[in-house]
Amino acid sequence: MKYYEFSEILKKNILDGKYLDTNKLPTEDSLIEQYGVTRYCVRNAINILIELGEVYSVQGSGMFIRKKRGYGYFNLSHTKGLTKELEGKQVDTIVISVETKIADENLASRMQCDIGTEIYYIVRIRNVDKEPLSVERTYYSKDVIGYIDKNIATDSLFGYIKEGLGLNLGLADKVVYADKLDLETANYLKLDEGDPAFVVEDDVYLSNGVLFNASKVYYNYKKTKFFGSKSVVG
Amino acid sequence: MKYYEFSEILKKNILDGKYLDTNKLPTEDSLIEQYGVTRYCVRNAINILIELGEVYSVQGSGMFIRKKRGYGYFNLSHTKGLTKELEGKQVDTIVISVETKIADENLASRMQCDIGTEIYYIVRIRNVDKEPLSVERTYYSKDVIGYIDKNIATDSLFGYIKEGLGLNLGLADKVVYADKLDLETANYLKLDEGDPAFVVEDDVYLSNGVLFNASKVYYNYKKTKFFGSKSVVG
DNA sequence: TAGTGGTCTAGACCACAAA
DNA sequence: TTGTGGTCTAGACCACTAT
Repeated sequence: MKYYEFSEILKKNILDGKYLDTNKLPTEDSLIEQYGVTRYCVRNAINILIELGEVYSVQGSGMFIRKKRGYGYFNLSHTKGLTKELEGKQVDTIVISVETKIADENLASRMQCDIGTEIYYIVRIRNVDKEPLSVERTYYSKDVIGYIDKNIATDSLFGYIKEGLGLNLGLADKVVYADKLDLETANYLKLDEGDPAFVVEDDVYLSNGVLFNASKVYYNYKKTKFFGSKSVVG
Repeated sequence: MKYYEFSEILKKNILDGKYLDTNKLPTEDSLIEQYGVTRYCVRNAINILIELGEVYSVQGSGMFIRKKRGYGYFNLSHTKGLTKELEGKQVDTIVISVETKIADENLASRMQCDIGTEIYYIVRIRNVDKEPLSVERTYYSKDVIGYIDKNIATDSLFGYIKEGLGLNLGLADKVVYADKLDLETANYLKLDEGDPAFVVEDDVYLSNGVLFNASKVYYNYKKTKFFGSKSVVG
């Protein structure tokens, strides 16, 4: 069994409350025995869970399950959009516009492409339970993605890249900061101009190093907190 | 050689420009040979560098060195304060106040301790090149830390916990979001009330599960961006 | 002292990128 | 096809927690 697969099993067990009595995972040895996997598999699977913030481990003591955060907290490590974090909520994507732009000097620099390259520019709003959560402005390289229309833009294009085009995603570069909302974005979010925004910039590269997606997402600061956790070393 | 130690060597090599010709690390096999380490050591060391955002790897192709970010970008994964990110800058810590509080219901809940427990409350400003970068409000469990005065509070207390008290740090829980500045914090940062703030909340636990440090840091939104990166899986 | 997670060894084979 | 990183095996010993 691949370790990613095993991490999914453990994740499901946790969600199903299988370990509620102790709030701990079984020991590594007993996982090895129960599931007939090797220690390599166990430890890699658990590293995934640690990165996801599901568990933490203490040498000599065990692997502890962390309490789940409520709605409004998003995992900073997730690169595949919010949909997974919002299970049980009604999530709607409203495509405001899909345009084709010709890269000028600025945009070419931003998208790390030649001047004159065609670039898609898409503006979307994410509603959760009918209320706006975020505004996304995304550039896609037309060379990579081919054709986009308003219907395609409603879904995430990541799956399409992989299955449809057979391309592999590589690195996702993330920058986050706070900024003041401009009037247009504020209106989309039903906030006021000058209010704070939590901004997430994402640059996604293919495994061959080509940047194919650069996005800037403005979140409603009243509705979103992001979390992560780390073992403290040293 | 321990893999952490090896990661420090590689980090130094990168900083010294040793791989500038190719912008890649040597292959795993050649690192094994050059340094007389095992593949286990190499791969673990490189995982550290990947988490730090120093390199990324592409299966079949190699391990690539990422371009360094300039000043004003902070690594979200770092749990040990800003000092390391600000080498070359003049960093001053100004301790505004050190108080002892008796935990009421709210504070006891925040610090996960009993009502009536003594808690230190410290307010500090971090200046970089004489200009305020952040305001930190930190609670320390007096049960854990013992005695703090204004001089001690100027330094980071993490080293003291480890070396002085022989305690091991465990988990650091981080929550980030945007918020509006209150008047007092705005004044410290030389910004206006209601301006955005990038807020980082950190809860640091000992390895025995005791929360000993809960902090809330308000960053000047004009001066700080935070970064992280991930390989995109699946 | 017993039990648990962390580090390490010395291999083998698989999957992908680039020529 | 070659070279590269990713996955995997089957162990051994170390370091820490808790009793």
